[in-house]
Amino acid sequence: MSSSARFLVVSIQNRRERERAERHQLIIDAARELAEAEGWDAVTTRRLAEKVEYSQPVLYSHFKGKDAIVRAVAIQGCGELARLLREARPSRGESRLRAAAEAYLKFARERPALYDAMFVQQSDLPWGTEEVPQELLDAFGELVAAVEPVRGERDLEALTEVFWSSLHGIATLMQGGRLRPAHDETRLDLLLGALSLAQDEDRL
Amino acid sequence: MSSSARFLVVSIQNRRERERAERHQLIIDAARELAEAEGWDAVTTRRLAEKVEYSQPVLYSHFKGKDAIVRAVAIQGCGELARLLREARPSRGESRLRAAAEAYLKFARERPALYDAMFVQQSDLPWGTEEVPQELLDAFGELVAAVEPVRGERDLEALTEVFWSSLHGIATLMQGGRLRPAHDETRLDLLLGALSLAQDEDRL
DNA sequence: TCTCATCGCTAGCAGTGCTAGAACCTCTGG
DNA sequence: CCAGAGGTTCTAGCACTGCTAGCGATGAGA
Repeated sequence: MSSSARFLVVSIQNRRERERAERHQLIIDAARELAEAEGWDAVTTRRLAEKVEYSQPVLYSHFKGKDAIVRAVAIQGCGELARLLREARPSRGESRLRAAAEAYLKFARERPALYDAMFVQQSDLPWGTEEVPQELLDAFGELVAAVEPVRGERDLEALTEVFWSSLHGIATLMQGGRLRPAHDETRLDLLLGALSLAQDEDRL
Repeated sequence: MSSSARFLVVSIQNRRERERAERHQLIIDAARELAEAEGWDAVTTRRLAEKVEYSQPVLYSHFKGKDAIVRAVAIQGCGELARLLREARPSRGESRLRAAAEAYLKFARERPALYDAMFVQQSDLPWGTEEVPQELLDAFGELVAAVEPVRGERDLEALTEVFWSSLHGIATLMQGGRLRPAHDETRLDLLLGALSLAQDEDRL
């Protein structure tokens, strides 16, 4: 085989890999769009295959199963949440904690299906012993940074977990219609006031 | 028809209704047991029918569909949670808030499937405009009572919503393995300390 | 041009929630 | 005591789900 032919083979392989990667992302995007438009119940392998204009088995050549597709959507969602939290700079007079809380709740409110895949559906995303995706660590890191200014003497990680849990609880209970919309503002004020240090009580 | 015959008819009807009610409860119990033993995925109409020793259509003569069965389990779960919260009296030196929080989290930890049906699966249980089941109101009422001692000047309902949301967030994120078990105690201490009034800072 | 491997497709499986209509059983009126 | 009415339960099936075996076409290499 000539040298140029060898390069040709390599470049053809490259093109194939590239096309494959594009289709991979196409599937993830289609799943997310379908879920956001009609809910995860509407995301069946048949409808998804139709949307990406391939047959069902193609999905299984990219992902081990439907769960793996949802997981991929969730991981990219974590990346997006991390970005939003990073860009959520407090406006004048506003605490960083509040800016983060508002950005988090806004994300959960505006992208309920995506939020569901990330934190509600127990798709045993690898949190525990196995490798936690970087996107998730990034998002948690942003929350840590937002909590840091009010930590005082308290354990930073545990305090961030409390902050996150509270936001998550509010987000999911709101989504389920369990909380009264009339209390939205008061609730956030109460939470932020409680988590902030006592000497910051003239708050936010 | 004689008078005694009329009474006989009535008593037969009563017996039938009683048996029907028993079977109704039998289905609910079987669904809960199956879910608690193997998770809600294992609760299929076929397996449930097999467990109660009737055919599938019988289920549909009692409930509109599978969702209605889950809802019935959830409502009875709310009743149980309300009872546990009511009975959760603080031991000496412990705040009522802490006793309630611990009882709530214990329930979520020990009965994850039941908790799931109650607060995670969006079975559009009638919370909003429609009639909220009394069991749920009772449970929320217990939380309100636990929060009342620390309300200070704050809105009691909104503060209870924050308390509930935080507990719910901790419960669900823990269940999903998102929080570090090592922080369990610290987390609860931080939450209770934050929600309690500043002057109670020498806390709990 | 022929061979072969890779790829995507058709068709199908087992299982899901749910339901129409047959089968059965009990009670009633003659 | 018996025929039939009424209600109840079951059998069998539909349309759908996630998933996969195995065939057929397409394109690369000799």
